Amino acid sequence: MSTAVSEQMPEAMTWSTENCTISRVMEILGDKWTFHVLREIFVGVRRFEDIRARAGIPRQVLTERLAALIERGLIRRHPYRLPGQRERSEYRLTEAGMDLYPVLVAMIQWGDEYLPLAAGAPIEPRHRGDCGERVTVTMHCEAGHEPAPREVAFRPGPGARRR
Amino acid sequence: MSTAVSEQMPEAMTWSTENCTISRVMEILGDKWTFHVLREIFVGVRRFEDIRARAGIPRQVLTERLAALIERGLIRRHPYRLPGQRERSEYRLTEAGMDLYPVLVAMIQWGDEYLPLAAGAPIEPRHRGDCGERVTVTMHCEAGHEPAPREVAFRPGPGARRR
DNA sequence: TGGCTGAGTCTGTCAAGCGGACTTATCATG
DNA sequence: CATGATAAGTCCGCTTGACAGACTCAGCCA
Repeated sequence: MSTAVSEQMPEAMTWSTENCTISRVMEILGDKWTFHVLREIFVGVRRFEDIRARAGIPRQVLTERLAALIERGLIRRHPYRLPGQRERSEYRLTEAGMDLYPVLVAMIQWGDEYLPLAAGAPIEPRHRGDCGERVTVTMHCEAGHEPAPREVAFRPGPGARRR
Repeated sequence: MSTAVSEQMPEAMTWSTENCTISRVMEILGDKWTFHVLREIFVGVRRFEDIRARAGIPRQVLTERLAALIERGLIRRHPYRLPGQRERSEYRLTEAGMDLYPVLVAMIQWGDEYLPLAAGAPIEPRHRGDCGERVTVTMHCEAGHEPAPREVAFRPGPGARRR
């Protein structure tokens, strides 16, 4: 294929895309509702009916998404019983789920910059406890630099496959 | 509503969710294909047919997604003409699109940890140029700490609305 | 006993995704 | 000039998934 390009032939074209990490992550997170569900759980809303009502998700869809997130190991059921009530379920983040924090923070950071509200940020990631300061994510390389976006590039790693 | 909870009533329940930054970001990025499209453009694959074939997107969907991304200002058309060929279009990241780098890097980082491939990472963010080192994202607060996920919490910001 | 509530399940409708065929514009070749 | 190739779409019909609204079920409570 003579896919010549203005500057140079994109190296990426020679690598397979099937096993790309982003694809595999998006298989879990890449739909309209999953992030909404996670957001609710992240902010501490853990019960089916509360999540459904706040996020406006159809019941059936919520049932299905929670099941998928449990199966993928991002959340787990946590049965509990209040005095004088029957047992119910909460959904809580597992370690894997918790580790999505940087992703959510990065998204919020981007959203606050490019889709700002006049009133200011509706939600802020903060360091718990005494510190209480605002949390952001930054990119940095192993040499200690903090490259701007333009200075970063995706390269094939050891698991890349030729096409 | 007596939404008592094991530990305490989640404060988040008292805040509206409508204008949440994550929702607004997900309106742009939150579907099965958009991230795949962005990934291709990020790695340097910029032409309709190349994107379509590599990501396996139905043509119609790709047309629609590219238009949406352009309208949202994440990418722009870049007409060009190779000698002896007619004019074609490439799709390139705008500044806003570029600034999604931390989001993508965070996702890759998570995926490589929780959905690892035996062969290793298929794609690696790296500092361009001489440095060439691997790039990661980290969370840190304004006081300079690097809180673990468990030490971060989402709090309502100035733009939060009561329900 | 009947009612309330949380957490679903069932059902029919409608929009979206999908694969495959068709279209259009431009260049290259014979 | 006619023919063919190619990039970037459109068009079409089928199927899948989202959706709203009604129904179910279990346990507590009056």
